[in-house]
Amino acid sequence: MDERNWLELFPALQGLGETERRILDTRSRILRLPAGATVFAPGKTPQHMLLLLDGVVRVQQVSAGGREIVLYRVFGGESCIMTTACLLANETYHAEAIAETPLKAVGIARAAFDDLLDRSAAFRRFVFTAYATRIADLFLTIQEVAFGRVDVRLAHKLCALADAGGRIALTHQDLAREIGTAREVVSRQLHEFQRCGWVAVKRGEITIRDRASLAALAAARE
Amino acid sequence: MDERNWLELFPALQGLGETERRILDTRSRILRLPAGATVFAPGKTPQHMLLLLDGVVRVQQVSAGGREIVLYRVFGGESCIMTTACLLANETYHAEAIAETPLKAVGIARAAFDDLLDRSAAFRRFVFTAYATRIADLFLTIQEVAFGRVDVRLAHKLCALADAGGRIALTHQDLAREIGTAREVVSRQLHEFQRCGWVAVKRGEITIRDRASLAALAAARE
DNA sequence: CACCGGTCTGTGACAATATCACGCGGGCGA
DNA sequence: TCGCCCGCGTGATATTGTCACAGACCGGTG
Repeated sequence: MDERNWLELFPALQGLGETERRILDTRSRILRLPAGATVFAPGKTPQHMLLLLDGVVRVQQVSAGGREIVLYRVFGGESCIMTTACLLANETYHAEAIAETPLKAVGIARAAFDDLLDRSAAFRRFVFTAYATRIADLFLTIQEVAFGRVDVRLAHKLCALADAGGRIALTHQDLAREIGTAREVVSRQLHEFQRCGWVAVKRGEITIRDRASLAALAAARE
Repeated sequence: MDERNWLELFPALQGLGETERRILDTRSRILRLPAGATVFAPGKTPQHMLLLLDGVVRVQQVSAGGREIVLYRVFGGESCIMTTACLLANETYHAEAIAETPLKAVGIARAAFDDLLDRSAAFRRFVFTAYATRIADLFLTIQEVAFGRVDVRLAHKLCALADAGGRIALTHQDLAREIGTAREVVSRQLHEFQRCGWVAVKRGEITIRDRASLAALAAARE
């Protein structure tokens, strides 16, 4: 794809007029980050609104004791609400974001961001709907962390992360991070699933053997 | 206060022009709800944007097992982002809201809400900053639920809820709801605090005797 | 006052999770 | 081949959640 036509990646922004497109053209720049880079961290203040062109960003929280929990991911074609929220409220970040793959993103200067919000209904709608859906995500996360059982949540994650062959190339530590628990808890639970014949585990990889049973357990959350 | 001048309660909306004020005048209505009423519940779809004039709304989630957790409160002069988020994304509510006091609120018809968003930068700013601060709240809540210890969280809540005399007129069940745990856990923990001489408990009321120690525990993990 | 019903609290037993402290073994680079 | 790091297994223990009650308190009502 031609980099200068990145706007095509955002169907919701197709309605922008010439003026707004020029603002985007002249007051933004393409950013690149390698996999593993920190996109933002707690305590920092955002300088740009970020539109992700390509790659995956993981937004997570880290506890004092080193435990982590994944809050959501940002994919190509999306914006990061954490950034816009902090821009708007003039606050510092409360979470950290990691590039899971090499990233290509557009950084829109803060003033231009404000400008676009004022000018374009399409741009507003884009930002607002991103907010709304993320908020729904966060509510679900709270629901699960506060009330959910780890076996149910793990089963759910396994089903969600497995490829067509039912394989998941993650360490127990990675899975623990996904659901916000400790590595040992995941190890023991996987062992239990294996005892039931639902999965096969080996170093750095899990294979689902009985997807139906796992899905049934995962559905026990309502 | 004269009810027709309710706009004065919202300093952030003082910048509205004549046209916008007329929209608010003609396409909104004053709503009242008694204490204890349900403002919204999971599965419902919002019909109006709500601006709270007077009273307190508690927004919380309830688990299948009946456990509850308070997410945040909405006070007079604020709007409920849960409602605007669902309005914008055309979704149903994911949480429930309870009137903790008798409420007086302004309901703005959905179309008028969209209209105002398009017309007024002040109105947009008002809605956006409400979002941003709530999102920060939600992140903090996740942090605490996922990683925090109940003794720390309870100590924190007690300090936050106590009046000038150090008294808190809540039941153990109420406190459990505040921090998203079970009633028995709160009872035992309060007993422990009492053993340390930090609080005195009696039916329906807790009195802080050693605020410094409680605050120190509350600050133990920030 | 005595009684009764509901609400609030206390408690023990147990299950589920989290934490801590290891040890084991595989793979990989020196 | 030898270490060494990383992923994983495991027991012991602390913390938290769940369940099933019992008793204590409170406001009515006869």
